[in-house]
Amino acid sequence: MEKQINIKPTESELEILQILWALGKATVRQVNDELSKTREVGYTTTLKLMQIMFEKHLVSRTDEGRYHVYEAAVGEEPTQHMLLDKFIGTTFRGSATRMVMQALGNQQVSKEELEEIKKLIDSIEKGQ
Amino acid sequence: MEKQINIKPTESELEILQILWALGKATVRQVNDELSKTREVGYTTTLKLMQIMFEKHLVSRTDEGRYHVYEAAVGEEPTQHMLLDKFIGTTFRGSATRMVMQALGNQQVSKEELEEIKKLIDSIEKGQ
DNA sequence: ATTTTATTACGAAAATTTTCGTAGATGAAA
DNA sequence: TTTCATCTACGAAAATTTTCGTAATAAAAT
Repeated sequence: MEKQINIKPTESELEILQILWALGKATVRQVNDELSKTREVGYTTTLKLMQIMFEKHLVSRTDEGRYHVYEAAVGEEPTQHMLLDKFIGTTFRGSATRMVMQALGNQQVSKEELEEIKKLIDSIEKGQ
Repeated sequence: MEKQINIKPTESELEILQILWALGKATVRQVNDELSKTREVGYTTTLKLMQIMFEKHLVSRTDEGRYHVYEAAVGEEPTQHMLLDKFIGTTFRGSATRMVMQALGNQQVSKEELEEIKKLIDSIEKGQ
């Protein structure tokens, strides 16, 4: 049974989710430190975002002493899945194939990864 | 030499670009009719969006009699490419492979399409 | 005990995106 | 010619997202 993967996170929220998925649990301070590596962002900005995400149930939190310790409340895979579906719909008119072909053509993908993908295709073909 | 594919269109703008890519040239009225098939949207809303897109050079337009006839000023492929790069970056932490594997696993992709992708992989492997 | 530091809550400002009302112009219909 | 319908331009309202200032609180340091 999966959590509510209906709510589409905003771009900033997704950034924070990424960090939480990587760290597991984290305080606002930790998340803000991570964010600060890429761009300048005020502590209270991050705090506010995470409070909003808490209200939206995108993250959960527990009181630990006097801090809040946050954790992603939505899974990485289901979220990626949802975003991928939406993205394929809006950008590639629903054609996963077209997108995959562009991705393989455009991006740097190693020989090993290409082999991995071929294996996946084979197993899908066997399965269906 | 490619057009300015730096500007990221908003969601609504992308919707309109899709329509223009499909129709080639179109008046605001035509675009609005297309949009109205999916969701309710006022004529002036569409008009305003397209005017903004004109200022951003996302679309071009020509006076034809007393109308404006619009056309996409950015190509479909380069735009998709740019959006795909950004998307892979934000949602899949830069790993095209992870995204492709999810897409193939999650989406409905026919046997023919899978074969097509395998062929593409083969040709990439030969090429590099 | 007092000061300093770090945290949260709250609210509102700023920025961006989306929507729409109104006015003016032009051609078509009556 | 007058009316009607359609289109554009403009500006501003509404909605959403992002940013941050201020105050309150509590622990830690002096």
